[in-house]
Amino acid sequence: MAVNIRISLNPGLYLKDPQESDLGRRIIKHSILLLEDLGFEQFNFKKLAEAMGSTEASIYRYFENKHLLLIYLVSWYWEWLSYMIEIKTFNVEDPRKKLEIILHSFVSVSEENPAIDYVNESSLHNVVISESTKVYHTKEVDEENKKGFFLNYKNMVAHVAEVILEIKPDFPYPSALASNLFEMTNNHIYFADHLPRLTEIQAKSSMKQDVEEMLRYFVMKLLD
Amino acid sequence: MAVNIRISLNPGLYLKDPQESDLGRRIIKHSILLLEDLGFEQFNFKKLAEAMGSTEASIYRYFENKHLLLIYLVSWYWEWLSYMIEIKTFNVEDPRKKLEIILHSFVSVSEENPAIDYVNESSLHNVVISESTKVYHTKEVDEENKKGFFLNYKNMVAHVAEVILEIKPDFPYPSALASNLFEMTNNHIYFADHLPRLTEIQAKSSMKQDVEEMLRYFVMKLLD
DNA sequence: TCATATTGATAGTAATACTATTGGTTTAAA
DNA sequence: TTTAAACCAATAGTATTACTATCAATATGA
Repeated sequence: MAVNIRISLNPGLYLKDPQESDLGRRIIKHSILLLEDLGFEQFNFKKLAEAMGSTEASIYRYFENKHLLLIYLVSWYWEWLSYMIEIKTFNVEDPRKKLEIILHSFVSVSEENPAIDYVNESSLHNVVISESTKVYHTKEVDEENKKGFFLNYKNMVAHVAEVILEIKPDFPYPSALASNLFEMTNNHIYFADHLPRLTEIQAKSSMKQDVEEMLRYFVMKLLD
Repeated sequence: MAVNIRISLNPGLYLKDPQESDLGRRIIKHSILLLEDLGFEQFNFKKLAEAMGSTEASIYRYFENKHLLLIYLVSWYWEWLSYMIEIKTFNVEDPRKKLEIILHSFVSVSEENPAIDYVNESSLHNVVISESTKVYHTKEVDEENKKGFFLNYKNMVAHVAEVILEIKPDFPYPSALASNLFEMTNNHIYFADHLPRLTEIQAKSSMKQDVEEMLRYFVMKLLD
């Protein structure tokens, strides 16, 4: 069921479009798996080259450094999530129904929607959960924000904020709630696995449904 | 008004207690300022040594590496925040009043309570806002959690969760709400400054009051 | 088939993250 | 007052990381 849609990302993120060549697509594929495995700090281009049977120099022709590669992958997730939300809410009228679809997507989109054969969406979600806040918690954030590196995130939040306003037009914090729901999703999945005293969510098979239920509870209290 | 209370932190975080010597206290002082200035990625012990007029090797006698130093500083903040909350809520009966004090502390404790002369609390809060999630988003998180490196955070959250349950005994997510309120505080101060489309909070002089008001709004909706 | 682009292979540099050793100075104990 | 211990500065050195440069082989495409 792997259909090849194209995800369009800011060209400032790469030196050469990795979606355009076989080597580029292999970089995407293996960097996701290796980041999931090693974490961002232990990950480097030498190990990636080895893992995919290529060379460091070849990878540097696609990405300036591992930080920009991470932004590229996380932006991919943001954009792909936005796209899935768009499709799934396309003919839905009721904004409450739309928001439920959004919350379900935050939690589970990676498990239900194989989209591109060289991207393991489930692994990518794990990378987002563990590493994504590192993309904007740097000293270069303002500079990179000016270049539009975080547009995919901001647009996704803007869209969710609109749905929130459809539900409750006088809600004073639509964007803050939207970004918080997204961050909360990833945080509590992470906490359940690693710092369980920070959440009621437990690391068991129903974990993702439980997170979704919690998000719905928060939203219901805030928007009713 | 700088009184010298002692903050007690996990001895596994350091090789030699930095609070016990003049050099150690200068490491704490200057590492906060340099981290605020450079960010964690650009920060290293060589630059720190230069900034404080000492040597790299001397700093390594206190901390194994910059990651453990960061955990030390963030733990300091967590512990100091807990201590301030404890003092300020000591004789307060009404749990709603207690929670208001907690929210105010999340936002503004660093600006109102100079405690220790070699710690610039306001700079330390900036470091926490920009860098703190990096302390537990690593591949070593489980190992370090076992050693108790995040106890100060978990205990603080547990205390806030108790107050939440005093207000609403049947609230199903007290710990999740507590950790989320803390993370939200830091996130939205950061977003206001760097990614303003992700929040309604604006980077102006009343920013911190505005964040506090937002937290109170969320809490009110969730606990009423 | 000629020109161009792409990749692999190799080598090399500068910075980072440490470790080891020595020697001078302060402290504290005998 | 002497002596040992602890502490810190200074220096040097190593392994790894994060790149950059060059060149040759191969594939592509006009």
